[in-house]
Amino acid sequence: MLDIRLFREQPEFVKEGLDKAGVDPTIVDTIRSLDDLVRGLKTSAESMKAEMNTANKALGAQRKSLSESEFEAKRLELRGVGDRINEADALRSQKETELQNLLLEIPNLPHEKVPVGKDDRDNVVARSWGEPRAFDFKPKPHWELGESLGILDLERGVKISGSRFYVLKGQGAALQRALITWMLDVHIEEHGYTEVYPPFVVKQECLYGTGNLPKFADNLYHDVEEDFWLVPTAEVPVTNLHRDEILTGAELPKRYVAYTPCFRREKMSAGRDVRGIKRGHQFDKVEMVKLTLPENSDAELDALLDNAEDIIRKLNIPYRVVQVCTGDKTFSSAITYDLELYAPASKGEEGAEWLEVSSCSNFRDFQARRANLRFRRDAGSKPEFVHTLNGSGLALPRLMIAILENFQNEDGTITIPEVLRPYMHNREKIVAVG
RNA sequence: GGAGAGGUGGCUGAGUGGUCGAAAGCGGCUGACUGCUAAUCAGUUGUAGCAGGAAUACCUGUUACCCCGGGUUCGAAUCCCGGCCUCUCCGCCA
Repeated sequence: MLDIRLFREQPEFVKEGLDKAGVDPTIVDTIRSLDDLVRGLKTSAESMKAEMNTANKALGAQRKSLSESEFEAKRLELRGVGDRINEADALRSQKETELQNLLLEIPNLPHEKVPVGKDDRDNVVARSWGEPRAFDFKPKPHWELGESLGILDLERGVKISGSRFYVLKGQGAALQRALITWMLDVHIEEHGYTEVYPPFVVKQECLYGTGNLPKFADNLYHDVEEDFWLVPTAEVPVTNLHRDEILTGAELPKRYVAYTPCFRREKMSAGRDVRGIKRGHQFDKVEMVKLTLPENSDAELDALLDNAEDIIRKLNIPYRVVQVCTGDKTFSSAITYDLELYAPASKGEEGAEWLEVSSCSNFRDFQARRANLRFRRDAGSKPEFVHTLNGSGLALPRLMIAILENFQNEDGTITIPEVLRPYMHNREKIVAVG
């Protein structure tokens, strides 16, 4: 959420930012007039309350010395004042809710470094690493490899749970498990993160905190009877760990890494990426989350991005870093870099594709304000909002696709990346079994 | 899931309708005293919003907040209803 004071003090700046993000900037004027209205109502209601409070205190003090009829007259008079206050308050709170709801639906302003653009076609490839492998045979897509190796069962996934679900079996399941453990180990031991195992269901406040609600309810699974929402990413529970807390400056930065499954309805992506395991309703992910001092968040994003890239380099998969433009950045983020892996056959007959496996973002104080995530620089100083960041490190299914497709052999077996072998009983290859 | 107890300021803990933003103690801060530390004494000490003033972290006024949300009342920390959470006992269970 943006600071309402920004609307009051620098409306042009807000308009400019929203315009770049593809939002109609006239919303700023709407918000300002609503804000003025709310503040006016508040001021007048407060002065009525002040009067009422004084009168009530006086009445309490005099009650013994007043005759019954005098008291009664006074009582009725005050009751009238009370009614008027209630009326004014009702209007105020209605308008205040309206204002709040508007603010909750306004995206974050883009960071000054973000390239201006309309949609993903205006994203900029910042750099790339590794050479796509030259195959001396026609590489197969992961769904063919997976099925023939007996490590991926798309059909039975659909039978059990419906479309966009799949089953991993044998070395396929083992590969995913190895990746999870190995990635966690790297982030913990080499990159300095603290492992967190959070709940996979959260209350709706958490989703408001990260910015998934109220706008993106469409993409979330939730229990209709309870306030239980399945996490769409570990970002949600982990960022909310310190919700409504005031941390000390010395505790920052907090660097967390968590493995969780993620659940998404994918309503807005209906019909897209239906082959294989590229886009499912349930997938696993290792996620890094940081809470930092405001002045350090830019540097922490660079480090976070490098931590995610390090995983890919260790696996030796070609990738590129894409800087997301103002029009394509997500709702809550101020600046985002996507990491995309080269997958030689992921588009089937159409061939290769760059697969997004991580999205590393700095949200600045946008989520912190929603989640009331604060810190105090020194013992006596005022609480300030922290900056929050996160990025996948990495998302499993697409990483698995890249591994299967890049490291496939002509005979249909898969060479296991060396760093993973200790996590897979020192096996070198995934081969078909009976 | 059943029965009971309870949720008050940084902490402990009083407070059952007005004089309560809230006693007391601890802790914190300021000052005094003291070779230093400790002890002692005095004062001070919640957060947020809004309005006005002063202009770097200030003052004044005012409102709100005693788990959350409703209600009763001229007036609610205090009474009523709903919810959440914690603790104890029982049951069940990985």
